Amino acid sequence: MLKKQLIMEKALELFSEQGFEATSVQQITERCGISKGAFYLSFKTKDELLISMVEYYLQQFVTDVDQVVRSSLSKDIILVEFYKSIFQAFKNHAASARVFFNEKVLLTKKELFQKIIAYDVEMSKSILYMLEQLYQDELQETKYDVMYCIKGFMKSYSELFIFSDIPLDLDQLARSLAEKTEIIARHTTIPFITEELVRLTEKPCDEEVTQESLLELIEQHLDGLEDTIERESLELLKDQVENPTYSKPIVKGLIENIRLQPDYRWVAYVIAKYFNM
Amino acid sequence: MLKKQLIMEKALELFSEQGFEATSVQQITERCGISKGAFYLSFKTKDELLISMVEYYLQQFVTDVDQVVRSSLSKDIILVEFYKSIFQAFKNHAASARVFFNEKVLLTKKELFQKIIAYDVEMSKSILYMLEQLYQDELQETKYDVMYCIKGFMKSYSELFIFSDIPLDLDQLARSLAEKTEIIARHTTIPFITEELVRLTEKPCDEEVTQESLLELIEQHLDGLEDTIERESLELLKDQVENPTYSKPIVKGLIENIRLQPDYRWVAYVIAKYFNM
DNA sequence: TATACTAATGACTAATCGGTCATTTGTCAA
DNA sequence: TTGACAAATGACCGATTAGTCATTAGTATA
Repeated sequence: MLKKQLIMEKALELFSEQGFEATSVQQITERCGISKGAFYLSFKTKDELLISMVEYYLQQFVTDVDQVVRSSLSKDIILVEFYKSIFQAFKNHAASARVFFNEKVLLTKKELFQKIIAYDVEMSKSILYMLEQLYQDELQETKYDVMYCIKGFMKSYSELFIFSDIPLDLDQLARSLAEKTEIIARHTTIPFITEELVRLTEKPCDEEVTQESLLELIEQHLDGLEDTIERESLELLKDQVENPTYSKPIVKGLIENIRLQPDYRWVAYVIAKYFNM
Repeated sequence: MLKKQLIMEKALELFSEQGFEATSVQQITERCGISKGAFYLSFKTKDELLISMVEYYLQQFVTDVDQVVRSSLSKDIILVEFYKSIFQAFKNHAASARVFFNEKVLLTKKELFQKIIAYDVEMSKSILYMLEQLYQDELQETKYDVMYCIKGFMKSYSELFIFSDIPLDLDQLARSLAEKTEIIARHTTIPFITEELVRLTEKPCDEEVTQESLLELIEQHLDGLEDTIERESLELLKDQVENPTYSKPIVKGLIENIRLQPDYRWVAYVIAKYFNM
């Protein structure tokens, strides 16, 4: 488990410097200070490494954003906090951002293409949830356009973090973009993105959270967990999936226990989705 | 000259399907129906091919946009026309857009990084020119933010063209984004992007159009030109660079002659810049 | 037809790739 | 100290790569 982490970190450095295809397994193992054989004990192939990395780093990003959006912050600061968390993430993980938001070699590998689209869909859902909380029914026709604008702001302004390391005032940036979002939401009258269009672009991925896939995911994460409160919570949640017995508040509490463990926020996110929380 | 074109076209197809690193010279030559040796008669290395392609396709895009911006369209339709031309280009050249706007492996090769930044700077200049024409002094503090928003809209909405081939109403899209731009320009009060910040991000590229570099560029393009009005015009312009004799209207007319030839709009663009037109 | 020239070929090389596996090293309990 | 097992190694493999170059094909002139 620790070895995997090390490999992923060093690989991220190299991918961000040279790109995926241009980086050899040899280079990765050299930077890790391990042998080539050791690499293949952790990952079956070079592609499997990439897939693991996409999952690991994009999960972090998506869950970060979702957490802010679902938090019970007051309406007048939630937009600012949303942008602040986004760009904080870009700042802290500039390397992974460089790889996963720009290197679209990833998109030529079909398995990854679907994965990345899926994470983008999750991100869109979080943004839409936020917009619904903020504007309720005021934003009927133009809701999806506002979402596209928000994603555009993110793409455009994130370049400041990805391609240079100029010190920036995150608060000012967040306030500036929150205002822009507010303006767009209040004044837009000509919509372009329709619900149907959104559905069409999301089409390739229709991966539902089934009971089986969830159990499998939980099983995977149980492997790497010590005997702690978190492990117990996850085991209880597994029972709950197979055979619902506990009440909603209890389940929610168990999920929150998991969420405290940084590496387990994704499982928490998926379980919460499964139980509609 | 024709062979180069063929190779670039087929290479673009392959790069857009598989990415640059994953495409071999062998594959390119096979799709062209030529031998490997013939490839190396046109391009010294695989990297040189990539550089030529970046120059060729990004030049087209930048000049397309600049032409609309500099046209004498009335203020109330110029924004719409701007967006229409952008997305028309994305639609027509989805393959090259896929390669050059997404595959940032390009950015790991330093020479290309600077080139791409340079074209992005040209694009920014065109957008700023348009904003100045539209809003004059009304947009002092927030001018650069509006530019970043426009670029964000482009990035976000262009995905519709790049990752799917859903039939879209370009007019509706252009009108929708023109309205959003107008709204942002009129209402934004909290700026974030300052002139200094823009200068910092542009820093790596400070390539001025010198007399020598311009003469070299003209020389290059004269090689591939038949004996026509265009050739004569270009030769006269070459003389004008070395030894200014003609008046402004005449020079402008000569430049326009060149611009009519699709492959020569870039030279026209650079010459116009040199003579401050 | 003979000559001179360029355009085009594809077998070839040296290097590098992802991936394997017989072997060595390290770590336990007995 | 021994033996059993797991962790780690790196020489090695076949495949593929970018790039070369002796050779051939095609064409225009005399």
